[in-house]
Amino acid sequence: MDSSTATRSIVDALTKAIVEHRLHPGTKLAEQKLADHFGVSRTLIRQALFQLVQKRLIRMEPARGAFVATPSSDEARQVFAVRRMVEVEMTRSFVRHVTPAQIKALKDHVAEEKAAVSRGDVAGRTDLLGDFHVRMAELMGNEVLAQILGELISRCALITLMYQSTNAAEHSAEEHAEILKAIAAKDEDLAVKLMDEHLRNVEEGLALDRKVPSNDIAMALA
Amino acid sequence: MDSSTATRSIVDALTKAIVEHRLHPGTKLAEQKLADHFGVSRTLIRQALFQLVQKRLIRMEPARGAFVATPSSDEARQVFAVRRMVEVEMTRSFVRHVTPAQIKALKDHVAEEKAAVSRGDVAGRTDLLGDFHVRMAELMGNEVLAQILGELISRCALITLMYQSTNAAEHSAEEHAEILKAIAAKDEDLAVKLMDEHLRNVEEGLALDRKVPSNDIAMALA
DNA sequence: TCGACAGAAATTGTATACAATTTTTGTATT
DNA sequence: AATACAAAAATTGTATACAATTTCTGTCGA
Repeated sequence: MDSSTATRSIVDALTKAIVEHRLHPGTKLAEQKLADHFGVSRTLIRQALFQLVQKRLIRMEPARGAFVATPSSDEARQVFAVRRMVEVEMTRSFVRHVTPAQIKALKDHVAEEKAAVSRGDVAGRTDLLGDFHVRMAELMGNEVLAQILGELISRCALITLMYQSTNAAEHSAEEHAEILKAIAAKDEDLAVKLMDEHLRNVEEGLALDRKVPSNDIAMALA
Repeated sequence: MDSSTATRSIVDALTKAIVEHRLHPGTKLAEQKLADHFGVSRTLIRQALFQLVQKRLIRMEPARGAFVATPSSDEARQVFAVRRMVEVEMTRSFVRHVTPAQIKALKDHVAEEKAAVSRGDVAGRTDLLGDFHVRMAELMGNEVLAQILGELISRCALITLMYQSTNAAEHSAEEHAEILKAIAAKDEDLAVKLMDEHLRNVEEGLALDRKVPSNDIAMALA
């Protein structure tokens, strides 16, 4: 009886599917179907769904079931506002205590990003672009920060899918490179400013004014 | 069939009990006992426990059960580091957009804090002191921020219980008053500085170097 | 007296059962 | 043809059942 590892792996699999856009916002997650798919009983599925509700990746409606979350534009703005709060100060702290090894780790990461971009690997690119921010937290040795940031970025994956307009994400890898350069130069204020601008750019690349974001037709009528 | 409201209320009740120190760090949470207490089946208890794991208020050990969390001093430091990151920038943003109504709301809150302090209401005081920070987030209209901050502060309640040394929390109400004064004066830099110092004071009032924090004897042997 | 060990009791992990609600389907009525 | 309605099917919410593991207890042996 492998303890709660089973539930955990279901949460991870569903999280991955949602973040990687294989499950679209508004999609119904029928418990029995998930149970069949994972080869377990609804009990475990239910435990997993409740955890995903807390991560704000799905919502559950009384007696109607679970659906992939459809974050409102208000929520999107709030998520980005929090990301700026956290990441601006994270960047400041990072610059102050940065080591050569950390710079190298981020440099390698940015190289991977650029490779994914130039080879046209959209899924891998999105993944890596988000990971850059989490990696910073991890390199600082702050797991609490890394976990919170990871959750915010998961939510951003959903938000991006719903409100994507321009492909402004194209520039992200370059912006990461510039942030890193400022960090390496230990230019605290510049690094902070670039991180703030970077996050604003990502947010502005979204159409947060739009009414119903394409996929949501079924939802809108329900 | 009241949907997941049942599970939600169990999560809330247990959260409250842990945050209010009625359940101590390391305490075992036997599922059947909780089920009997709440008058439900273990199924619902289990769903609630998994949610509390995600909130880091309990931990579950494979086949051994659930225990009230015993955050390490490292984790404690990380939680406070994140709080400083978030709240410093929250304060900055708050000052920039603050309205008279918001100032009044916080003023009322600080008055309640001082009342609780002077009447020696320890439980109410602790509660209100934490709420001051969440209230700021709520007044900003950022639910995402309020929720994340609320979770961080819940964890701080556990941390405080485990590592409390000096009763430095005595000064918190005064510090809140000073922060509020700076906010009302729209002195952004001062407000930010005071908030940062306030959080550092709270952290320094803890004995994060201590080995095993009193209550944890049972845990230490297990 | 202390520790090792076997069996019993209790506890966890998962599946299944069943009542309550929602969704679907088919039919009748206008 | 379109709508309203009723029965049927599917789905959710909760409890119970049962196997696997851990914890407790009492006995035996040194």
